[in-house]
Amino acid sequence: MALMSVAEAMRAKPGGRVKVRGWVRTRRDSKAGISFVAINDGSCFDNLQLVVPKELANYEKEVLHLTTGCSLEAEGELVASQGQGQSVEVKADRLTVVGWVEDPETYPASAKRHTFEYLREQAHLRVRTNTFGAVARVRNCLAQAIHRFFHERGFVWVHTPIITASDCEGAGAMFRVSTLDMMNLPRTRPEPGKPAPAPRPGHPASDIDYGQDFFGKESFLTVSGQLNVETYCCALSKVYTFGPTFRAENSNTSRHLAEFWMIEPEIAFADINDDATLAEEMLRYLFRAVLEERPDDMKFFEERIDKDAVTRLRHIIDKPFLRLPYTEGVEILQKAAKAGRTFEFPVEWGKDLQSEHERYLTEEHFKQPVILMHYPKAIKAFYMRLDDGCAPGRETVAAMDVLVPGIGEIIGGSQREERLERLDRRLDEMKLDKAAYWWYRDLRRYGTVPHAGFGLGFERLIQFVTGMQNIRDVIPFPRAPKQAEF
RNA sequence: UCCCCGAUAGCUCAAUGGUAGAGCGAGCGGCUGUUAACCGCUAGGUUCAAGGUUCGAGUCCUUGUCGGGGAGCCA
Repeated sequence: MALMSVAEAMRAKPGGRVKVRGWVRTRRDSKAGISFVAINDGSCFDNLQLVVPKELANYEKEVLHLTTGCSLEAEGELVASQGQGQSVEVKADRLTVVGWVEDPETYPASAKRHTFEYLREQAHLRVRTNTFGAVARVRNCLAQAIHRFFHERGFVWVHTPIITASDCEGAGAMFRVSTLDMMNLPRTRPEPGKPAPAPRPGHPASDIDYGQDFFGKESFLTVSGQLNVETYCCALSKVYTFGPTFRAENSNTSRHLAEFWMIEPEIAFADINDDATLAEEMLRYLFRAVLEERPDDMKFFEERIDKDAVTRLRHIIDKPFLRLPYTEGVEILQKAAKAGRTFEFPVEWGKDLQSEHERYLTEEHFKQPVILMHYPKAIKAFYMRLDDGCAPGRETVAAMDVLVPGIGEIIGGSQREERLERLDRRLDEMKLDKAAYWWYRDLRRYGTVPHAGFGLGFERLIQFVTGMQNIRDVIPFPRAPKQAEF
């Protein structure tokens, strides 16, 4: 007898004997002397219907008391279903209850609709619901497809460190990593005659002796693998990272997490246009993969979560992304404002675009993904390459943001400044300590090469694909301010 | 962190400052190759916490906690 997953049983030809295992979703009894028990084992979206006759020895005592959430194992013949709603079912001649639900009244994933807010507080059980099971499978499908996409193109997956002591990643507040005794912090002795060093921004106490800490210096959880992966890029040519990332920002939005996963490819001998092309091809590859591999889950998202979930992806697969210089984006927005479209914040060249501006461009004006490129250098990071031939006062850098309807920024990337003297000038302008970037600068001293890369927020990608509105519902155990229960 | 809204049965929500209710879920029964089943009955409450106003607070006020929407930071 074949032990089958629910997915395998659904695909199998009726006739043979099977053994299946799973958790009860619903039980319906018929006085014709049978019960219908729908079980799910996570292998696919659909449930498998067990038809259980009253002749089974444990029918009265056990089968009739099965409730949502009970785990069981059953054997029987796989047959074509007599009812509507499923093609095959299992005519059970043995059913063994593996685990009972001790109190069906309070079982948090009971057979009724629950809000996502409530289920978030039951994160250990919410994956037993239709929605979160589907999210989990789509998330896995996308992760596998990302590795496949890069592997097929000769990219090397680089495991950049989670812990970093460099403090020069420059992408927001960081979580400190320390083994120092917080109740008894070692202090540096001020040098005689010299005042204590001034506290640095984001560093409350300046006289803590991090020399005694585990790494001998201040250390943090990474906010980006980019700087590290650039080093591997400048040797292996095509690389990417895919791992967790941490931001200690006090962000309370449906698009931010304190711990999230990010994909950061980096390509050598490449410019910003190559970068944008890579981003576009990658997204298209991923959308195609999820439609092919998870049609069951995507159908659910389309029916119950977001009616555009599938058509949106189809549309993108067929059509090239729009590429637009920041300057032209500003002109479009200003024209719209003049024509009567009201924005809370004014649009002005040189200022970063607000969420409402990005959304207008991608959701209203173009109604499709837009790659905005060449942003003013003043609003972008030090490592982004200064564009050649800029008008005075209108210097831009080779940055790009991929904006998509509903989410906004899903990808941020740039061509990196490969010219040492320009990089140094930028470090000086932004008052950054060149010495701290010594190994990053070395890349520009020894065989420098134009290169570019981007960061794709994995959870934002899942949001876009599934139509799930809150980012906390597309990661198994969300980490956000005041939220780390599980 | 800022602005707005919210917290009442297991869940989703009602309740003019005056006896806390419904739907779903759950339990029991009826009916049925059922499948968002249907019909009947039953149980189920420290109204988020602390303080205040009042003869009387789920309701009004203050503070706090947590949640949601929006903004900022970004992916």
